[in-house]
Amino acid sequence: MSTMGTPTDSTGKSLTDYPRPSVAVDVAVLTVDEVLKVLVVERPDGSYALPGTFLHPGERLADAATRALRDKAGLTDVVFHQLAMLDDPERDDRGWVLSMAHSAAVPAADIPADAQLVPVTETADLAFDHADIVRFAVDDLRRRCAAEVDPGGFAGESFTVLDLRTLYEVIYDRSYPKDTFRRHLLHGLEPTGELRREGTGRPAEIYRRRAAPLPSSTAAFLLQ
Amino acid sequence: MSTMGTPTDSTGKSLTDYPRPSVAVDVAVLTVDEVLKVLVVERPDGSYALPGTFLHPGERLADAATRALRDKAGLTDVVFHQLAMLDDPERDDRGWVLSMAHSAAVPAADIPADAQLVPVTETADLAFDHADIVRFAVDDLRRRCAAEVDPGGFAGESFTVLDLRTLYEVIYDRSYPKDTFRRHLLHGLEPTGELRREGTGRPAEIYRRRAAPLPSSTAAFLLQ
DNA sequence: CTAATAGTGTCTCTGAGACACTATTTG
DNA sequence: CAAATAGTGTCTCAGAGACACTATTAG
Repeated sequence: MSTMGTPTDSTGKSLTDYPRPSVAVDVAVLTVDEVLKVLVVERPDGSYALPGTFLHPGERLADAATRALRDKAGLTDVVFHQLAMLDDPERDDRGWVLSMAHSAAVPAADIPADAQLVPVTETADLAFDHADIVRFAVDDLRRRCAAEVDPGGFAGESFTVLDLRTLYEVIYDRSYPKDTFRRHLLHGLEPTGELRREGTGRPAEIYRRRAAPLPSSTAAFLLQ
Repeated sequence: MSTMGTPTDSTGKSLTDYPRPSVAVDVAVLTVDEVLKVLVVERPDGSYALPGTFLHPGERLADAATRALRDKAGLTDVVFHQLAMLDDPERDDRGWVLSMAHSAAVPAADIPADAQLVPVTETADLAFDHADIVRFAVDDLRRRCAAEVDPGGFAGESFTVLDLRTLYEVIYDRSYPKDTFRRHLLHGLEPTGELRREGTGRPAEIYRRRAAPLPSSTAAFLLQ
């Protein structure tokens, strides 16, 4: 790096002398719809990829990601995070393109009806290295769900413990004993005082998420 | 994104029509030398920054980081990881420069004698947003040290439990009870069978790290 | 009543944490 | 012997996990 305010790096070479990579952003939008799925968009050649775009001049990565989600997938107000920078020089046939991978978790209800969702287990033929991004995103989601109750809001504003357990069993692809699950996850919930009566059986209490992070013992329980 | 093999994006605009950012890498090299410190290099204007460099054409980020560590800090064979992409368009006076922040942990003994180390608590006047990178790196180090015994090898090949406890007390900036610390960390250690006699008192057993990851209960203990 | 689902009392067993003890050295 | 440091036996208490029980509904 060099003296601030001068257009040279520490070797005296002008910054503009370096050929520069294109920089892209890609977002793995995860949702739960029976199984864990990821949103994909069709490309001109008929293949599928995660929604993404090139970074515009002076634009921030987060703004580019927001733009990609809006323009390619019709999604707004999505919270996302950086995952990793993908930098294989051969990853894009069109040239030297780095991509900042992001992940987001969006309730199925908030995803436009015409969007295409594929199970995260069936991403082998996504374009570029996007199957890798999906793997990163699933790992990231599991870590987040172990630290906080349903950070993506998959279960909506309020829900029963059974709703939540069913959700977590999908996300972690395993089952949990109902009593231990309840006692663990209650630490991150607060009762609304309402009940859900549905079919036969005792009505279920309805909870909402508490801001508090889950204790690390809960993370240990969820992650096995 | 666009059809593979064609030089246009989905709007039909050529890739080369977009002005592109410069991409840099910066590495926060952490070490423990009485306190937790980070390696800095002096810049031509006399200010200090983390070692970094611009990405060369077709180069991978990891290779650029390796090059920066070798050329700017005289370090080789360092293991590092991506932390985050810093993308404030105003972060570098010289123009539009994105930087991939990395972290590494290196034993003090492996750092060249002429390198400059500053405590991680005194990074406020580093150039650019490098103080932010140091914060990310310290958080990252603490997470890694809770998942595995001394992943940076700060304590060397072999060490006593007291060595390790002293090290962890520096990294986490707190103290730990000796018996509980011992019982927890022993899960990630294997005895060498050797003893260290030093001054008065019973000789200490010497251990080395085991490959096994620490149980999550140990992470909970270390992180409070 | 039965069937069905929600939620909890409670037992057991593990293990964290704390204290104080034993073990092994030097002088 | 005393002083110093390393390591452990053990007690207590909290809590995870499992089982079976109670609670509350529909029919």
